[in-house]
Amino acid sequence: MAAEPEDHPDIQVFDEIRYIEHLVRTAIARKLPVGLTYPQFEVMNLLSRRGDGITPLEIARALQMTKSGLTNTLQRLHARNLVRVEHCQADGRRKRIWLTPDGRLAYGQSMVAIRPKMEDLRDGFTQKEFRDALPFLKALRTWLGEKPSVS
Amino acid sequence: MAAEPEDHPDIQVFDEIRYIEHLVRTAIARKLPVGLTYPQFEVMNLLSRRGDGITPLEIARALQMTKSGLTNTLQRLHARNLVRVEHCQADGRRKRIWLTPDGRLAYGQSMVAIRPKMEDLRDGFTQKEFRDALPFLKALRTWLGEKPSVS
DNA sequence: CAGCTATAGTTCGATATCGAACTTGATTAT
DNA sequence: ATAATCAAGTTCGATATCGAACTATAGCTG
Repeated sequence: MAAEPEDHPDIQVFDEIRYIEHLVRTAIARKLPVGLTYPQFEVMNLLSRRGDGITPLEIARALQMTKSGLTNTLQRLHARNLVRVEHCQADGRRKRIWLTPDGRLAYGQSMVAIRPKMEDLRDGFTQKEFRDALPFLKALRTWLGEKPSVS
Repeated sequence: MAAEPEDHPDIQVFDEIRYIEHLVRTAIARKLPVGLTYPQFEVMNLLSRRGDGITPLEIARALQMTKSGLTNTLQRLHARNLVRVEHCQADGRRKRIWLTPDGRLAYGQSMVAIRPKMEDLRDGFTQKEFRDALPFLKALRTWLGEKPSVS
């Protein structure tokens, strides 16, 4: 809900965080090329930024998705030929995921669509403001994340 | 994804926010009484905190849900007799939503289940830390929210 | 080596979420 | 007054998300 002054500061912080998360998600989702959803973009973003060839479990952990949720998303990306799936020969249980050329193209188009908004944001706020906000957010995330898991 | 040092501060901030939102959501969801889901709890939480008798549209706006998403949740809450729905006589298009006694009971049980974690949190961080984090978060949310909407 | 345990991924059913189209009731403009 | 427009809510189809149960492979232990 919208944070309101009568709330305790901690409640207000969580309300603002929930709101911001939602705004970012919808802002990005609405700019994506047709056919791409936000979670699909996130997976491709991870593959592009953190390197190809990682396993589904690594992706799920990095994106706070469940294994079953990621299976779903990867199947859709694969159906559109945006990722390639390889069986790991060293460990028969694992798979490794790569972006295909089509995948890189779609990712590039997504980034082009998102760029203007990101540039506006960097005009509206300084990098120092973001840097100054980080320690508390990291501490909060770490505290909340003691006993994490991926199903 | 997990924020990593090589990222720009703004990216890291959004990653941390996404992570925190997810941790809070799952932490609460796992403590709720059986049969209650996180969005159902959020609706009851709003009714309890901001007052009974508000309309579905007001709830949707406050919780960043779409109208159709809220219709779904309200139908489930109503099916379990946790909310009461009244047709607004002043405006035939609107409805007004109340918690039922069962709803208040379920909400109370949820809060009892969540309380220990909240108290731990208030031991781990000071209210000043939350207060100090608020101005930036509010500014960011406001900036992102220019041109908001509810479908 | 045989069996137990742990890990990686999938399947399934239930709920959530979104957007578009639709219905119905209010409001506005001429 | 009546037609056009707007506002509140629902329906529908598609995708997402979660947890539990399941399969298959790997690794460990006696």
